[in-house]
Amino acid sequence: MFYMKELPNEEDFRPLVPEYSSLDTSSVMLFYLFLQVGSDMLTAFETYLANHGVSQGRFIVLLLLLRSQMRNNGSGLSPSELARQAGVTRATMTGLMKGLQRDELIERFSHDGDRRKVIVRLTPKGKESLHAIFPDYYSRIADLMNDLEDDERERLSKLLHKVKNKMNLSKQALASGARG
Amino acid sequence: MFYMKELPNEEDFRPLVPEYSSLDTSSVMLFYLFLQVGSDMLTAFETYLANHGVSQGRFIVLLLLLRSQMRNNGSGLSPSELARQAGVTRATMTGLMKGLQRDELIERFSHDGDRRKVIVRLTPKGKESLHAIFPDYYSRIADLMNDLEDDERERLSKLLHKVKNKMNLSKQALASGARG
DNA sequence: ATTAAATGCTATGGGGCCTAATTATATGGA
DNA sequence: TCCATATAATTAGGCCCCATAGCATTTAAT
Repeated sequence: MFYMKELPNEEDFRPLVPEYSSLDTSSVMLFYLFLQVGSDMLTAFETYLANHGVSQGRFIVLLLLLRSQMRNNGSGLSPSELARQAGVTRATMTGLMKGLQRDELIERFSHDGDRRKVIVRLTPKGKESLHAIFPDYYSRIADLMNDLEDDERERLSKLLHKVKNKMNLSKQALASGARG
Repeated sequence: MFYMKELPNEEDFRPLVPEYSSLDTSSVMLFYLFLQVGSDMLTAFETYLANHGVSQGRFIVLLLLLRSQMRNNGSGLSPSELARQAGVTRATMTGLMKGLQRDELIERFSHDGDRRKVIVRLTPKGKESLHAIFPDYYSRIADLMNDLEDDERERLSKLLHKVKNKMNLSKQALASGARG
């Protein structure tokens, strides 16, 4: 999580500018602003979800399962597919599911055709949890975006997609480093 | 961390719309897009920093110390102040500092006037670590933002501030929930 | 049949974060 | 002066998320 209560201002960067030719103050400030707002949002919703008894990670799993079951009439997903969609390793997903199963929010069934596989599905209690969260959850999101006019949303979405595309292109370059 | 490889599309929300009056599809999709891009950015830079031997948390501490020392001629900060600025509890900061001190990136001195206090400062090695990271780090950030024209950056910054302000206003409302 | 690949799991460990309790120090009345 | 209270830093213990490595089982490919 990124967090810096008081972001650096232009003055903080000034002494660094002569030293680093690659330093573009406006880029860095925008970058930090973005991360700060994102972190704040994430933290606020994490806290909110925690008050409802689920972590972000668990919530994502529940959402993925709900979507799958809505799309495919209750078919569920395998742990590896869940791991892929959630961007974690299979081992991590096993751990997440362990907790979710302990709390009876999901069930695991063995796959008919492929005996290596497991099928994960929401329990009724799991569905209820989500439906208990949704009204307030959606309302908060709507409220958060309420200040943005339609055209502002459009523009923000376009800009976000632009950054997203750029990231996808240079993802390896970005993440790799000294020892990467 | 928020991550969902494939974001929900309009169709995924359609069956929910009649059920939840508070659900504004465009808000939620924008919200998810924002979180996804933010998470991707954060993850990429986290990986990058890890390759340089520091975690996000540690990096923030080092940045806060550098800024303080540049602003106030090497005066350093107390652990409490660091915790406040980094948005963590003092106990968490103690843990972070323990690791940083073990790696000889920071030093702890006792405060002259108030013997409860400790003053934390970067060691030369700590400064060197940052200066070793910066050129490449700034270059990657500049590259990431390179596709955005000046006016786009301006607009993005304005929109981010708008969301940020909205969040600050309704922070308690946002984070609080069922049991909050 | 043999090898390769996929699946799910366990074990282990680290990072980050928390709460609660402890110790030391400071401060502001009564 | 003494006590209650507040603040500072730390320790202890624990949870969650996440990763890597290794393993057994099963399936697929040659």
